[in-house]
Amino acid sequence: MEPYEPDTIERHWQEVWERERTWEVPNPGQPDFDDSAPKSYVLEMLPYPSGEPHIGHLKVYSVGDAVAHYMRRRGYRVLHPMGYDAFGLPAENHAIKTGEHPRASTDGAIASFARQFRRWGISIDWSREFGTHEPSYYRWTQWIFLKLYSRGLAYRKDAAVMWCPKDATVLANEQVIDGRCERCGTPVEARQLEQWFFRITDYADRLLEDLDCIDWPEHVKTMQRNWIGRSEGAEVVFRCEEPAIDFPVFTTRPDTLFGATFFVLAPEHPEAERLAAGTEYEDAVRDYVNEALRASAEERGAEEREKTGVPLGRTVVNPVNGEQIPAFVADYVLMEYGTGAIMAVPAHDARDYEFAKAHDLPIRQVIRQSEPAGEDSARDELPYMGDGVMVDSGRFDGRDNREAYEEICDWLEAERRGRRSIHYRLRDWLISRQRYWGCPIPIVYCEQDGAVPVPEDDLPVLLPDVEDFAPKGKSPLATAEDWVSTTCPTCGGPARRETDTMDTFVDSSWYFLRYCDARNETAAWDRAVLGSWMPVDQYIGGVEHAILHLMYARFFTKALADLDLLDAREPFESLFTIGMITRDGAKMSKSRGNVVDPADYVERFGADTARCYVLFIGPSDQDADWTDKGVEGVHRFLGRLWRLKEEVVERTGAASGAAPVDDPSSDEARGLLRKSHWAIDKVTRDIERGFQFNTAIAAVMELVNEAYRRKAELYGDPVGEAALRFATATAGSLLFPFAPHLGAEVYEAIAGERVWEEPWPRPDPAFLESDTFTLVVQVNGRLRARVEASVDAAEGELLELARSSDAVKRQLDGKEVVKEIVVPGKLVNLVVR
RNA sequence: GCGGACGUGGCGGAACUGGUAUACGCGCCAGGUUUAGGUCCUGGUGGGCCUCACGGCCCAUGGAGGUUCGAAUCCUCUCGUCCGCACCA
Repeated sequence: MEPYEPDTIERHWQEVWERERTWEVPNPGQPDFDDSAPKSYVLEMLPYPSGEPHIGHLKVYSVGDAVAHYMRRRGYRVLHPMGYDAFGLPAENHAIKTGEHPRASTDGAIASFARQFRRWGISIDWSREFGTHEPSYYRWTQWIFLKLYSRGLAYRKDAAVMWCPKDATVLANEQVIDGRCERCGTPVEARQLEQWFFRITDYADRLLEDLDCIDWPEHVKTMQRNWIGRSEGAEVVFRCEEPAIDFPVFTTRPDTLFGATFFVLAPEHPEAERLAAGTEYEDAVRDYVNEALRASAEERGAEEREKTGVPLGRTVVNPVNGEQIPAFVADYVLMEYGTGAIMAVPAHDARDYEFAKAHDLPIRQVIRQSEPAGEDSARDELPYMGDGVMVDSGRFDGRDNREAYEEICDWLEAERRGRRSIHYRLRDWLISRQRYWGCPIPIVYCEQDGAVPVPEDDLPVLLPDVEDFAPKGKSPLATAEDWVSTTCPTCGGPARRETDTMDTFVDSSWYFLRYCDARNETAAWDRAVLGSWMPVDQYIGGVEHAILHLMYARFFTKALADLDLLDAREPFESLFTIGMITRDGAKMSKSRGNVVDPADYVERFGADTARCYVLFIGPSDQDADWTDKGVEGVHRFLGRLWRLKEEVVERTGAASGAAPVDDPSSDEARGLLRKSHWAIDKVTRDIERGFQFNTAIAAVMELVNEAYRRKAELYGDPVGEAALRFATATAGSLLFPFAPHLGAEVYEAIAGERVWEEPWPRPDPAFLESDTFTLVVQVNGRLRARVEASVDAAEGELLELARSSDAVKRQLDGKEVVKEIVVPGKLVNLVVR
């Protein structure tokens, strides 16, 4: 008997798959295209190539590969591609430190990743592989930019932007976490710069609504909804008479307008200083504004911060009652949201309440929880944010606030003092980066014609080589004078190229489209080919991309559909998020020194063990803790299956088939066949029911254990041996999606066939059903006995059987049975008194 | 503060629509093969109590109530852990 040597068998099968290009799948119009088969696009999020793949990659691709294998054997033509998200900061920072060109380090990392993925035996169609840094890819990234530009969905604007002083680049809103740079943790600063944006806010409503029609985890949808942050309300104009300025404010509570007792501007509000000019507060306002602007976003966002602010020395008019209310500037009002000005209703808003208390301002309750019973009825505790009856609200007194809401809006619109309005938290997507290692923006600037798009035929705008990658507040590309200096496509005069590059999230917002037609040299994709694959049926990846990547990719898909370039409405029909693998309960990190390198385990135990273990450790969508003992356990199991196969081949012959047995002659054979069909059924259901690979693998373990226990009795009997062969081959077949090499090896050794060419097995119902079952007998809901009963026994018979058990008799002794519950096929419960 | 997820043996975790709690694996214990050990094979293993034994009884799914013939599962309250978002008007 040969020992289990994963290295040998894994290399053998990898060579077969490589040589025969087993996992390549043709597009429509290509040879061997099978249009009778339904399609399935199985995609894992593309890796960012840096160093070597880590344990998270092993988990994501093990899950994805299991899905891909399963779908293929269910008769689907499966697209399962791979590529690399190759532009970006880490490679550039590495270049700044070492001088090594980002292209060199990136290509090195890609080679490592490609080698590892092959060593893991992941079933990828390698003919579609690409990196987003290749001109043959980013040419089309630029083309998409131009398409968006042509629709006004890409635009340039001078804007206050978030700037990371350490990385010396602008950041997207989404990349600022608690006022700090997402990457390096440096507090961000505000800067005014000309920047490129994508108009994602045009799609806010559709991005929100269409969440209802995709099969994504609820928590991911919730995060996206919160991020879009739609709120309905009204914009109401508060007029200042001296100087004469109209201030629109956004409120979700126009029903509390009568309770507005003051008015507040954000320090960044362009009119703040002008308003205070000429009043006794002029200097105080200027000082306050300067102080607020200097304070970092982090300081301003700090929790439990006192509500500071200063008067502007002016009043504005509350349009509903003509009241003059005092105006303030205070930094608890944010310029980024709404209009940068608010009406303050201290009785019904916690923040306004705090400010009013701190500055001794009037608080007027205009909504009561219930109708006041009398003069001295208990007052509601303020601030009161709930609904109720309006008071002190002129002609609305006594009305329900929800009902009056609409009338107040109608009145505002009729009087032209405001209008219904919807605001979003979502901002347009800032895509300019003052960085080298990214996709150049295909725009040139001409004295005469301004910003001019590079003609499609001139794409790609190649990323030039430069000497110095270090950012200096403007893009390193600015130093490539030969490249920057060009001619205007419109007038032919001198022009200069845009030197910013695109955010790398742009690259990864459409890569799943390119896979469909990756070798197309004349177009980003052929629409018919794209239509034959899109949308992605199963997307798999980490939850850390729940907002950014997934929102951007959805936006691109919708925008490109509107440009009539594709037909999909959503890119990812179904999403599965992978839980993190921890070590000793903590996130793996170099500083903790608890990093598990998948390569070590693949070398020691083989890829099958490593892959099976990450699937067996627990439900794939949950976090799981890595233990070496657990890996050994899985390895032991694979060795057990290997030895079973060796022994069965030795004693019953090699590769002579593993036909199902339908008329077993012995109880031993029947028992093993029952277990085999049970396992087929269980594994199939576990995969179908939300990828429960941990219990699926456990079922194969049970099958192998059963074969071990019964095998001694089965040798010598032809039917018994056939049952044993079937069980062993079935174990290999069921394990194949998780441990493809061993699965293929075992199946071929017994059945003489290639398991991936075999359809996914179906359980034989004759072996799933049984003539008898274990009847559970309860007395007062407590388990008292188990008896074998015939499946077609009538209720009366079951009751009789239940009562005949000694243990039950003892329980019934001297008591009266007041109720009998019979669940056919399951249990009998006798209620006694 | 708001929103979401989750609490089950010594450990990772099972339990489909309320119906045998603890599958499978780790660990531990015992036996067997080989024997120097490991590997490998078989069996046992939630806690407590009674019994020479067969067997039996009681208690256990974070805690407290409730619904039900029957609750890990449903409801109410509560404690704890983790993850989002957070001065969003």
